[in-house]
Amino acid sequence: FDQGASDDMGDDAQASPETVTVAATQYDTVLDWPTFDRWLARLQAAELVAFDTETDSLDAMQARIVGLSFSDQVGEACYIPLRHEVVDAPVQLPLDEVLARLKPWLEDASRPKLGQHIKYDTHVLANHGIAIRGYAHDTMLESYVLEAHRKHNLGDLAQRHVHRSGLSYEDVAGKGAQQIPFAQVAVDKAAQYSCEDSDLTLHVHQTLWPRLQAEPALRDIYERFELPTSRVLQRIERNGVLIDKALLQQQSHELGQRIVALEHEAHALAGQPFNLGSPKQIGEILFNQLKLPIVKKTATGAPSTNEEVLEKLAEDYPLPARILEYRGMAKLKSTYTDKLPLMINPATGRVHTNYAQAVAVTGRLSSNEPNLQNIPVRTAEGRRIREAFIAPPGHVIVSADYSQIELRIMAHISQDENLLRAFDQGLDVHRATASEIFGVSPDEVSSEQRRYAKVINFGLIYGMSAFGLASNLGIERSAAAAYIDRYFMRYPGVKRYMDETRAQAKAQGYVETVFGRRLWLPEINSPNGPSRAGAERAAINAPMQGTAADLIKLSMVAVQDALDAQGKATLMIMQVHDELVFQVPEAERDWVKTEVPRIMASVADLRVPLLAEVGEGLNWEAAH
DNA sequence: AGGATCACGCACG
DNA sequence: CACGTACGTGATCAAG
Repeated sequence: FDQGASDDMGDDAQASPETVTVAATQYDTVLDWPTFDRWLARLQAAELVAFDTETDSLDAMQARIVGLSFSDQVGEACYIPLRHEVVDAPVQLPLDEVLARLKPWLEDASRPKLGQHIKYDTHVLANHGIAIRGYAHDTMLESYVLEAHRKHNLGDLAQRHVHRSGLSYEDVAGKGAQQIPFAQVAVDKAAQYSCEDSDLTLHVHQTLWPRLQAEPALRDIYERFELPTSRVLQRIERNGVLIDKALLQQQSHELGQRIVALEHEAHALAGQPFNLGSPKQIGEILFNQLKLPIVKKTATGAPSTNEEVLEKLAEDYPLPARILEYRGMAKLKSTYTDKLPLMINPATGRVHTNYAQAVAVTGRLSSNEPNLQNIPVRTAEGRRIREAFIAPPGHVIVSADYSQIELRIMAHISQDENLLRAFDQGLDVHRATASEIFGVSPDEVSSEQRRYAKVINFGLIYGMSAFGLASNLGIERSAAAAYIDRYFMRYPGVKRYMDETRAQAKAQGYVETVFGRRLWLPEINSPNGPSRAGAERAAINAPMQGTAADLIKLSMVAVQDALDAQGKATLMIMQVHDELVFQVPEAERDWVKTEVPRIMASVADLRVPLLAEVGEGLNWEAAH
């Protein structure tokens, strides 16, 4: 979306009469103890302090402090350089002693602190043995709750909300291959950069926090969902997950052999060598050399070689099947079996993902470096990778996941009597849907009819069109439209929900989750037909996906609280949208398997029962 | 030459 | 061209 200056019309800083103008900033570089003592006294007296760490790595688990900055008043800040190693760097205060003297304040929960993306700084301090407490606010999360669809990095927030800009990281450290470690940045430049970050964080907070306070539902999402989730995520990330490196390496070896064999077969079938990893070269071979029919084209007009196309061609020709098999093997090897062993942290022997809390516009988390939310599960071949997510000796892996969470939420929101009844009675919901659509008793539903109903139920969650359903089921659009009509006749509450949600989105530009999280749809009134239609589908989906995200955030916080209250040694180690995964000492297995699903089912009282299912095993695959 | 970005494909819920 | 993500490889762009 537009990041330009013209994009910030009507935001609070322009509209507000009490916009602060920062004429001049007063930034200190702390190089001696008297100056340090003066600032420490200020921090101890301040009602709220913005705080930022400068480090030598973006990897939060490995980063070491290079310097610290604090701001207790807009326009004023200090920077404490600690490990700058540039040639003519000044003599700096000793890191260990500075941290030792700051530690009581940092760990004092009654001294409120503020940051931009505090999960990162929490890790950094933990790397130095400091357990920060009293993190009262996070500007990134404030922004995310107010405007999930926009950007949340500090530079953009400062520009948008207080019309200020500071040095960018690239300004001080360079970019690309020329980039230098922060420790090699000149101290005065680093001081300017870091002081600005703390100062701007405080300034942005002073505009965003009043806006949250003025919207009780959003303030609740921020205080009761996002802030506590941030703390739980930091612990999950730090716990990490144990990976069987040797098993993955063995799988890589086997996959490598199968890939080579498939390459030979494919080249023989093509009559020439080509790169099976290149859709362009595959297209050249299939459609120009071998004259296979073009099934469909990509967005840029090139003949598509995607899975659906190759499956179709594989009905009549041998080569597409080899390419499909190659792609499956190559995906597993390059993305998972080769990559995961490289991601093991040498200090902990475990893999520590990063959960992004302010990326997904629906309120979901995302996971990166590595992404642990897309580990294969749908094929037997892929599931072998889950066997490498293991419990250490004396422990088991326990997985607990919400059953049919989004359909349950659809029943709750729509209040459709028929759907509510199905969940109340504990029915197989796809079978119940098939029974309604096809007009047969539940016992008479064929597996084919149930499969259709399942696709329709998924489609409803995605805001389906007759076109989308038709292409998914491989039927005529008119037939798909007839199924949708039948569905809405049997579930009129769902129909009403869809219509009302679309209308609400158009009228106010956003929709809401059950808990009041606001999901903005900038394209909902676009003159561009396809993008408007896309926004309408997103509007249907967002309350369900977003409410599910809200529920599991509540669960994560409640389960962690229970573990802490009971003094359990069980570790929460992963979240996969509707699933929580734990590393559990054998002695705690029964407690976890009973209590975790109970907590997950009771975090909210909806018009449908919530159900969480639990499994255990020596690895993640076995725990399902 | 090679870093940055796009295109495509595909893993998950 | 169903909603939401992350990321791998190959192809292309275009600065100096």
